[in-house]
Amino acid sequence: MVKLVGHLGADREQIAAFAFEGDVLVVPAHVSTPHTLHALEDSVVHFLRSDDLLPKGRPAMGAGQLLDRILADLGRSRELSALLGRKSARERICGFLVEMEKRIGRRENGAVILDLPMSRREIGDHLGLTIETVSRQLTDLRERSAIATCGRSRIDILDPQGLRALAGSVD
Amino acid sequence: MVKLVGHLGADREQIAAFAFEGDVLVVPAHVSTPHTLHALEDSVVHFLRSDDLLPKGRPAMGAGQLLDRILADLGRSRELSALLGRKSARERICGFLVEMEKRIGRRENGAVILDLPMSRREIGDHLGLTIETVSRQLTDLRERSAIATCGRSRIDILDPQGLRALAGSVD
DNA sequence: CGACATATTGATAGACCTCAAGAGAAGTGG
DNA sequence: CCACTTCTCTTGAGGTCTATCAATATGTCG
Repeated sequence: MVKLVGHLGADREQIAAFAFEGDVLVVPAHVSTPHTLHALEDSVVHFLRSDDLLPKGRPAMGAGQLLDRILADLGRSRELSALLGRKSARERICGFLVEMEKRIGRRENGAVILDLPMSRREIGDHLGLTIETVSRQLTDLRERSAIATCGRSRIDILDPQGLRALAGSVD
Repeated sequence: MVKLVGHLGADREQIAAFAFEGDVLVVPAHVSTPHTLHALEDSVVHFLRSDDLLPKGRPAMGAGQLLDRILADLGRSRELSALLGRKSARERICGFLVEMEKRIGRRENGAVILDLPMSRREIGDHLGLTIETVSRQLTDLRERSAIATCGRSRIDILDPQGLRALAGSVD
């Protein structure tokens, strides 16, 4: 039996999964939470690189790329588990904003503009928080001038670096 | 943009993931938290059945089975996210015990015996709880006669059905 | 402009964490 | 086999963060 551990720094750990005989465990790479594998008892583990899982000469958007994206999905899921298991409301909101910045942010003279297609409720349901807590955290960040808000769906990230620091990740 | 929602009953929802253009999203099946997909804005979504991802005539333990197990890993990760995002300490511990029962439980005249290879700290790090909370919850369950403990690693599940109810899942 | 949904703000309560002490289990060496 | 040490687990008291409940404000759309 082995455990897959995500490291959040400062002795904070999130065990993403336990694996038993016969299980396949995907160790995420290229995520902001470093992961390591530890045996809890004598174990035999076979390692495969995801690169080696499928044929080399890849057709454009073939099975290989599909597998890559499935593994990316799994990586985000691990990241979410670490966030939900070990982070404060402040860190969750900042982590969420940082991820949204990476995925749908538009640069515009210094700031990064986010047009969020989801409501506060949906943000809360994603981060394991209530809408009130989401709202209060955004207010705090606004008062710290880390972000600015405009209407319901637009958030301008004024201090991306500060946000990353508040997100409490390692990277 | 679409959202993948896990339903925990009683209006509790965990949004497992948001997906943007080009993303692949795995919708878990055969997990205890039912998941549904919702569009947040006009979207075009292509659906693939995991069965159709790889060649039919499967060699024993070939690529097809490997993919199945990767998807199983992802399913457990989604389940963990729902647990971490929306469940109380009591529900987390019971959910954990139910999963361990399924994976390493031995039946023995009525009860189910668990020899847990992990420490309280590791259970806590998995469930997003402190060791103290884990310990207190186990004490409560012992006092309710849902479980019995013997030494550090052995837990006997006396009331599997009651445990499932306390786990707060839908299935 | 008016009506409704969504978001913000405030007051309170509760679940879980933190800190601290003690009990129990497991290993070591005589 | 029994001290002795060490680590893990349990139990208790108090504090903190977030949820809950309630009211108000703001945004959106007809």
